[in-house]
Amino acid sequence: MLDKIVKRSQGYQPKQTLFTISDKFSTLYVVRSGSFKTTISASNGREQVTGFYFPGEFIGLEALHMPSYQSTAVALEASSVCALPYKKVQALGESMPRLQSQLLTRLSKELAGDKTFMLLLGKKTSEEKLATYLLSLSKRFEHRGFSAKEFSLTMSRSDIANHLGLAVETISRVFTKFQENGLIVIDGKTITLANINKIQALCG
Amino acid sequence: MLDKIVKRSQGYQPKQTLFTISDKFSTLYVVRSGSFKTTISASNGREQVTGFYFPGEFIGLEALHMPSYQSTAVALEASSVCALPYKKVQALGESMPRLQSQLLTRLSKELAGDKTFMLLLGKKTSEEKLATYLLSLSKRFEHRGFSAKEFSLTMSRSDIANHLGLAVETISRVFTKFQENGLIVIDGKTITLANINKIQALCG
DNA sequence: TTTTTACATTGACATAGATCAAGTGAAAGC
DNA sequence: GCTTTCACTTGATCTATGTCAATGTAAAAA
Repeated sequence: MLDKIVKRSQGYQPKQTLFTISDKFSTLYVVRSGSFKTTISASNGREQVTGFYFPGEFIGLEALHMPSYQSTAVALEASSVCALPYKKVQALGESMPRLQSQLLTRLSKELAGDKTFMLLLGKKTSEEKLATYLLSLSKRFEHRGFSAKEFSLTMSRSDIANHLGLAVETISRVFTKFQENGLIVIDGKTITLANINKIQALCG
Repeated sequence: MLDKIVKRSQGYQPKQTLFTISDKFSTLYVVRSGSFKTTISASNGREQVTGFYFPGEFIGLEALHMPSYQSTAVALEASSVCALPYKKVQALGESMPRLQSQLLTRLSKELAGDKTFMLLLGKKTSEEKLATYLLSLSKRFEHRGFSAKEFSLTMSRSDIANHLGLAVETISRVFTKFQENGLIVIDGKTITLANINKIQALCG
């Protein structure tokens, strides 16, 4: 369905910016390969990682009908995207309610996910946060046909820490603890969920 | 535009439920008068207040195209809503792209707001959190033609605390401190922002 | 009016997680 | 191949905020 408006975009290198919070909004992106993070920052420079995006996921939805993007998106590894110029999406949407409907679905799902994430940020302990995060990654990969047990953490420890509202050191310690308790096995960027049930139980 | 599908619903009493997380999704709501909060809960019973809703604002957007609601909505005071049966919204949307467009706008704005709120939950101190919250309420009221300086806190201290990821006692202490420093004046549920600039400066 | 109950404030103390500091390992640049 | 740099880990200490406890206050019930 989207084939008509997709403009294949070039690839992105690690740390390369897809868009910045001050850029004029024009294009929605769908990750084709690799991964991205989005961030927003406070006036004093502090930054919050608001999300990670993997193949098949939309980036930029929160900027729909806004003059400019509402966050900054950066590639975590060598990645590529499909670019959907929003004018075309909108024009096509006029005659294809299905397309708008698709967008609504994506938006409401991301919104629901963010509400759930508020619960994590507001109420969970460091262990619950990390357990929840790992399980959420696992489910997303499984949903797209990849292994739910073993995957690559393409984001840095400090990105994870920031996203979960913790310090890097805390993430390190909890990873170590989880490993000592046989919940996970870590080998560099690769993580194996050795006991998903126990991780599940830790989510709170 | 929406007149055709609005079904005026009866009013709601304080603490009365608009919908529960397990209810089948069928209806979008727009607050007509009063105010509501939405919450989600973790398996262990902990709860997070995910948002407050005032006249003109949509409740339930995160459940669009989902089988059931994704949160629980409760009235904070005597309130009333417009009910928009979503089937009708959708049917009408097929012939009125403008309507779908409206929904997209609302959704993306709420999404953008939630991302900003993540920054608050993840990175701000208790004082920054409360200052940011008060200013955000102020702006929302101003936007709808009410006073930006003086308004009623219809939600309890513990709702505020929960929403901001803090303990009630902390909220109490920060309110007291803000009052001692001449930033605000509190009289029961009514709050007056006595020095908006200083509050602004505290937001981080 | 009096009593009850829920909400709010204040103080004393405890702790989860931050910060500071040091060290390790591995990738990138020269 | 060496060295610089960056990401990660681990330990020691500090602190913002939570928890516990007591008291105050105002609305609802009786």
